[in-house]
Amino acid sequence: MVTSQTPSRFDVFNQHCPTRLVLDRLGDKWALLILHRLQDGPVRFNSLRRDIDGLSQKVLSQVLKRLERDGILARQAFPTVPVTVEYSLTPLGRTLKQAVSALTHWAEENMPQIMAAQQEYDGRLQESA
Amino acid sequence: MVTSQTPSRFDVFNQHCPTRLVLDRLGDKWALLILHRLQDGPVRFNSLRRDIDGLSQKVLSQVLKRLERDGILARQAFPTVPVTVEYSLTPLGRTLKQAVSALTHWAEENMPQIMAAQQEYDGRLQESA
DNA sequence: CCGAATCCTTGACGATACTG
DNA sequence: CAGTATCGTCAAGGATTCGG
Repeated sequence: MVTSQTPSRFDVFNQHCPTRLVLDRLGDKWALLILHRLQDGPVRFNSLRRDIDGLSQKVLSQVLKRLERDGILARQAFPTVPVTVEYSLTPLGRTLKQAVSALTHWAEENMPQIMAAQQEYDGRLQESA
Repeated sequence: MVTSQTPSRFDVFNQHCPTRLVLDRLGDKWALLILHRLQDGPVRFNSLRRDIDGLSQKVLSQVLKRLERDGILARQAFPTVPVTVEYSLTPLGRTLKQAVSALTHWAEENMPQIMAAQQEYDGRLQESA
């Protein structure tokens, strides 16, 4: 098995666009949820799995491995009887979390405006029907 | 044709998590590229299509329509002989663009660290093989 | 020129089963 | 407990065609 990493969904833009860098790491369904869940300290594998509803072990381990490879989070295994593994944010991961917070803020503040815009947009569709 | 909008890729979290709100709008391949392309003024449909390599008309019109519905960008059609359509950022869209810039900044500053982390990670894989 | 409609491929994700 | 391996599903997106 060759350990070639996910070529991600991009071909051309990956290297050129820094925004892509972020999106390719956080754009999936779960990465942000995981980051959010880790911000208050280390969390174990199955704890994450339980807390995030609908997330399968397969995908969880995939995302964790990718984020660990990127240096965004750290994995520590304890040689207890059944193995214990904790995941935590690295300093790099914490700065990322902060940057994401800016967007979260935007979303919270502008959610109403977006809803309103949608209402109006759908309304205009009605009258032209 | 029912005008039900994309239920997006989420079931549970959509309403609860504001981060989702952003990601569901910008998480696809192209939205960010389009936003970036529009920041300096109105751009025409085919101009966007040409400038963003690999983007099909179908997907372009989909994304444009969605962003227009969200009030992030505006569409203006001129009744010229072959129709002319311009897309531009709304005020709301501009604030979003600013918020995104925070992430872009993070990416630019930390790209080297990520690359380094990947190198080290892959290196550790080698020696354990 | 600006799209909408259709078909098809691909890859992300879920479910399940199995290992250390 | 913490994963890996395999399979099937499903929707995003590319290619193409047609309409206003």
